Amino acid sequence: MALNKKDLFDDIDIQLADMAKCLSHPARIKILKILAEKDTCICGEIVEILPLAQATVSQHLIELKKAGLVKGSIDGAKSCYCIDWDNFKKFEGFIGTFVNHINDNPSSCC
Amino acid sequence: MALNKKDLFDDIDIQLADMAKCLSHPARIKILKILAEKDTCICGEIVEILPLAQATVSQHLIELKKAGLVKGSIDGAKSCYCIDWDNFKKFEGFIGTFVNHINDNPSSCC
DNA sequence: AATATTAATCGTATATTTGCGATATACATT
DNA sequence: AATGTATATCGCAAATATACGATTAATATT
Repeated sequence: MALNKKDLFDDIDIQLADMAKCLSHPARIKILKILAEKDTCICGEIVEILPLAQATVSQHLIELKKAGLVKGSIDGAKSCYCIDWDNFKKFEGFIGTFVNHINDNPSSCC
Repeated sequence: MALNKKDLFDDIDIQLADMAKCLSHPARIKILKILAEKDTCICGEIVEILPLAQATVSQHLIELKKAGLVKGSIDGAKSCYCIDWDNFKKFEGFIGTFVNHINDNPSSCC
């Protein structure tokens, strides 16, 4: 894109866009659902469920981690992931604020 | 990416991911906010506010339209856009269902 | 110690997204 | 009719995302 213009926008819009981007792949949606359902959340189990190679799942997990929606800890040779509830609440707040903002003035001219 | 694997996921996850993708750029977040705030919503006004070229803004508007979050009508030589409230409500519902699903079992093993 | 298992990382190929100038189209104004 | 205005579309370049095989690193098992 020649130059990245995203930085020119408001911080609050950039943050929401980043969160949305994190949810913009069905694999990552699915991973979050799996983590919410399971009590143990070993990386290998997720790999078995998803129709993707191990390397690819690992990448998605790392993206979720970078975005803060997920946190992980090492358990021997295995990796354990789970939802970062503090940040998930933050995400909820962000989405909520945005939706309220939009709904604030429900006019339609077309 | 060799092959597109997104189709292999559940419909419901694909739909949510698509909606999230639509919000994954600050320009599109900003456009939605502008449309919610203004009563008239001529394309040219949006172009003036955003730090992007006319062609680029047009593309973002069309993406929002394809996703259903925005609808447009032609007003002479100008184009008028506004939020598609029916679909925005649907979007709210989708996000809400997802968030509830995740929150349903707030366990943490790590 | 040698081997197996687990998961991150590297390198690479391809697909998609972002961005814009130039052009085309369609209406408005003179 | 000729010119101006507004916006969509085309064509292209650059950036980013997606995907995976191969390798690496680190722990676990034999």
